[in-house]
Amino acid sequence: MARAHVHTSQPEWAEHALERLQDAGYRRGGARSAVVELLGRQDCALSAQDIEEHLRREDRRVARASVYRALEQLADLRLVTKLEVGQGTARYEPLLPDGDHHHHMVCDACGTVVPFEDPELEKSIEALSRRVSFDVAEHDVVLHGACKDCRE
Amino acid sequence: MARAHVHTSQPEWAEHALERLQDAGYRRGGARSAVVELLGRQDCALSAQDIEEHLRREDRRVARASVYRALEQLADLRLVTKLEVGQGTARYEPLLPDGDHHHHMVCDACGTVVPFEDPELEKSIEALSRRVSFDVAEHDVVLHGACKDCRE
DNA sequence: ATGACTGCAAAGCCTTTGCACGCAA
DNA sequence: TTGCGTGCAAAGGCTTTGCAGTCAT
Repeated sequence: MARAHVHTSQPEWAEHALERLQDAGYRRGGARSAVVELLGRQDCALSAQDIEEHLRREDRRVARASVYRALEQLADLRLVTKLEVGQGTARYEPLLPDGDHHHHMVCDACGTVVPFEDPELEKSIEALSRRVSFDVAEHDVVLHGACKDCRE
Repeated sequence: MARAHVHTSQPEWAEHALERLQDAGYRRGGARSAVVELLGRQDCALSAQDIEEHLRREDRRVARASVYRALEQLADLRLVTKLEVGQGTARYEPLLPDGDHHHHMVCDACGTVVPFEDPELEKSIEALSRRVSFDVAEHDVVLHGACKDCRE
C-alpha cells in the first residue's frame, strides 16, 4: 500500500552532501552549508523561498541568490532533485544515494504537496527506462487532484 | 514496448474543444479558436511561446496574453493538460476524451521533449490512484536524462 | 595572498493583469 | 446594444547575473 508519509529526515544525507561538495572542489561556505543542513532535516521538497524563510527563522540568513546557487550546485552533483509541480515554483529535495525515493501528489486547489511511495510503480518505471532510447537518469511522477480537505 | 512516437494529430479534438467552449458560454473569438486549432494539429506539448510563433508564421497573429488566456480556459475545462518539465516553461497539450494519453522524456542537455506511452505504467498509476487519500484527476510522468544525440 | 563565496541590487524570463477598443451574439 | 474577447503595455513572481566586499584555504 502506498503510504502517505515516507522517510524521516536523514542527517546523514547532509554529511554526505557536504563531503561530495568538498570532493568537487567547493569550499565550505556558510551559506551553502546552511542550505545543505536544512535540506537534510526535511521530509519533502522545499522551494527556494521556503528555504530562505526557514533559515531566516533560525537566524541563519542567507541571500536568495546564494540559495539558488547552492541548489544549482547540488543538482549538478545529483545531490538534490529539482521538481516542478506547477504554480511556477521549483521545489528541491535531497536525492538519496541508495535510490530510495518518493513521488508527489499536488492539490491543485490549495497547493499542498504530499509525498508517497509505491514499489510497483517504481518497477514499471525501471522496466520502461531500460526500453526507451534515452539514458534515463531520474524520473518524476506527479499526481494532480484534490486533497482530502479541498474536495467537496 | 514503449513507442517513442505516439498518436497522430487529432483534428476531432479541436472540434470537440470548440464545442465544449461554446457550451461553457464562451464566444467564438478569433484568438482562442486559432489556439485550439493549432493545438489540434500537434502531436505533443507546446509552450505558449511555441504557439505564438507557429500562429505568427501562418499569419494568424495572436497576442501572447490571449494565448495564455485561451490555455487557462482550456485547462479549466480539462481540454488541455499543462505540464511543467523544467526549464521554467509550461507546455500544453490536448487532453483526449478517451483517456488515451502519453508521458514525456526530457533531455536535460538540449531540452528536447519526446512523448512515449506505456500501458503497464498506466496500470500501476491507476491502481495507485485508487489507494491514496487524494482525488486524483490527472498524472504526469517525466523521465529526465540524455537523448540519443546528447549522451556521449 | 588568492580565489572562491556571499549579499545586494539589477536584470531576465515567463506569466498575469489592467485597460480601451473591437467584435460576437 | 451588451458585455465578452483581444491586443498592447505594464506589472508580478521566480530565477539568474554582475559586482564588490568577505572569507576559506
